Amino acid sequence: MQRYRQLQIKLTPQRLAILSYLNGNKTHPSAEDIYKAVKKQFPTMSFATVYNTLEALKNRGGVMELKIDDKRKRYDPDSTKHHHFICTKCRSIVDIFKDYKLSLPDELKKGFDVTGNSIEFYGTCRKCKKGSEQ
Amino acid sequence: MQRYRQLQIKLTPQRLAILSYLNGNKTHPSAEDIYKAVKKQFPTMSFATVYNTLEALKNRGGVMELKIDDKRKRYDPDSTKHHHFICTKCRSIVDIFKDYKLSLPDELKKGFDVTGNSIEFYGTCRKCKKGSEQ
DNA sequence: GAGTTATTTTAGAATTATTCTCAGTTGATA
DNA sequence: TATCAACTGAGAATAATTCTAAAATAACTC
Ligand SMILES: [Mn+2]
Ligand SMILES: [Mn+2]
Ligand SMILES: [Zn+2]
Ligand SMILES: [Zn+2]
Repeated sequence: MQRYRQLQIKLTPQRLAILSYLNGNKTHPSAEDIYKAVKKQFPTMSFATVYNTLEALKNRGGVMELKIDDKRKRYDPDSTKHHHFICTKCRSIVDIFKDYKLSLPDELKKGFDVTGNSIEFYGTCRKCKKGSEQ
Repeated sequence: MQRYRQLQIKLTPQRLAILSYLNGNKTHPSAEDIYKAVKKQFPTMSFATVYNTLEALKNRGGVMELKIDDKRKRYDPDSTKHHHFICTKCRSIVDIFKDYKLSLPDELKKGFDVTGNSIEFYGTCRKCKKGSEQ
């Protein structure tokens, strides 16, 4: 809990609740998911607080913003390098920990300064596969 | 021009203008980019027509929807398999044609049905690199 | 512990991208 | 040339996110 102190943000009860919800969370929740979960403990919690906190965390590397879902942003408290599998049916997002060491040949990167990459694998998750079977 | 006929959509002047704007376009435009460009020829063009046409094209593989930009959807008339480089400063998106043959080990994909993948390379484009130099 | 203050919270309004509505129009087919 | 399902377009509706500003408070100082 006290490792949140290193984030250099004012530790309010609302923020601690958000951090606690995010800690170890592998569901890649949306802002609304977070809002709903934390509102149970803090009925006065507002969306602005969720977004403000996510913004503060983002700036400090405490959370990553995923652009994977076309409807809403998703947040990932694990900011170590990894990739994702996305189920196109239920929108669930699953971590893929594997370093692919992708290199971009000079003739393709024409002067770009490449600082990173991320891979998205698409398909159907096990649950949705089962569900669609006859 | 007549190859648009194979798309099986009613060919209206508005749609032809959109198709002509998209044809060979490598800028990965947003709906607004398309709207603004086509409105020059069709002052009565509406956003609904742009979105309707993009939806029809999407369903027929005539255009791909990119979730790369966190502000708005981007559209790619090239639906052949390729990846992208995204400049985090100016948001420009550049095609990367290279087949990386990414395989997902069984122990990682746990029953998923993986149908495809896409890679995003991040960094600074040549123009933005120059611009930020002293 | 009390005082100070910059930061944060919150309800609600504002913004923005996208989707919807529906009345009028039109491309495609026969 | 007549028919009609599909399309257009102005504007309204929706939904995610951001903004506003007044009240509250964490953290720092004494
Ligand atoms: Mn993840
Ligand atoms: Mn492309
Ligand atoms: Zn699924
Ligand atoms: Zn750039």
